Amino acid sequence: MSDTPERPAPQEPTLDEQIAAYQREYRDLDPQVEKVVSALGRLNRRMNVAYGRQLADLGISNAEWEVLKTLVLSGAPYRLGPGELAKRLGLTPAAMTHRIDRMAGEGLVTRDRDENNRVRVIVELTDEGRTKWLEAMRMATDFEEELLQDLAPEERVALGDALIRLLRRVELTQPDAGGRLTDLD
Amino acid sequence: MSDTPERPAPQEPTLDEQIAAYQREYRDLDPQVEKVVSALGRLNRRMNVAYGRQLADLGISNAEWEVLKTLVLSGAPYRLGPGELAKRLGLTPAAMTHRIDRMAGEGLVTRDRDENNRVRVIVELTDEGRTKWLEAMRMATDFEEELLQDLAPEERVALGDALIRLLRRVELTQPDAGGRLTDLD
DNA sequence: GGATCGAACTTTAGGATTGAAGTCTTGAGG
DNA sequence: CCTCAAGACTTCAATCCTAAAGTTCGATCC
Repeated sequence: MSDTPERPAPQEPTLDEQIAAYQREYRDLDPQVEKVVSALGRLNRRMNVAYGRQLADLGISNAEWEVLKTLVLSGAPYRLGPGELAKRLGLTPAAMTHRIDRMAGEGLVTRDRDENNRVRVIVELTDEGRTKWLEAMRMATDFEEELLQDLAPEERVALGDALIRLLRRVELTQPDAGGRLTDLD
Repeated sequence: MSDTPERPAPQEPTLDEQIAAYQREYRDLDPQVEKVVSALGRLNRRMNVAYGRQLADLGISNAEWEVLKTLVLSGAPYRLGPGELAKRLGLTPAAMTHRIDRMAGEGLVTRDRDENNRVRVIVELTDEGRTKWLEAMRMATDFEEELLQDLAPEERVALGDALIRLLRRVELTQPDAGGRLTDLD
């Protein structure tokens, strides 16, 4: 015995299958709500995987891209301290130290002491870092445009509005409190 | 001198501010698209933080909750092998081994060799594990209901449909290929 | 002006995850 | 039977992150 027909690939069940399974185990579940929440979770996971792959092709990690984005968003001259970066990225300063080490080693940023206040450190984007950001940005926007291609302009607006209302609600309910990233999915 | 007014808290900029900053640095950016994508990312991050906090109050981690969910969704008798669990959770078998160790130590699951095929291992939900899952499930559904309270029923459906179309698109574009979770945000 | 408190990083120890190597059983041949 | 290959976990080394000490510099208070 022991055939174990070897299912083609267990994989994740369909969203509808998953919701049906939940309803079997937990009677008072609102399928509409669950659908939205599960779709959000899955979509995000898939998107992160997709970004990760494409960024890897450019030679940078998702984590590095976050840092590049944050520096660029801070505006010229693209400088921030490790502590500020950590706060904006939702990381501990310790983690920031290490990331900056690596990125400085790769030439994406420079790390120097602030001459006016030698306790502070200034992380600055290099030209190479800015170039990498630009490449990644092009890649990302292409991907995002492709992702939304099935939605008409007014659907996009409606979707954005709905998401922002959810965001506002969660910010209201969960007073942030620092905003450490805990886990995934 | 040296007032450093101590900004109330640097924090993340507003979504609109962030998009404006992007447009300054990258001319051909579609604000509508960016709004949707950024809102998705932020919403997910906030939600994970929120889940993490509430699960911590129950004494389990986000990671443990994922395992409990997967076992329950598999249906009675709530048994799966480590490899199968790893596949469904998008983890490596090595990581699964460790998680199961911990959860077995906490009494949430049992881990036994399969008597019919002694290479295999069977992870089974304990009553305590099932109870924890139920508590977490109640907590999660309450939170989710609260999250969506501002959306009328038909808006919820529309949102769910839009998300599913995006999900379908990303699954089509990104053939999964195993589905390892790469990074966060 | 020196001691002290506080701010901004860095270092250290520990947990989690990945990829690769290792172990143990099952099943197919010879 | 014995050997050998494949499958299912587990163990090992390396990476990244968090939390909790350090370190170092600056500012305030006698």
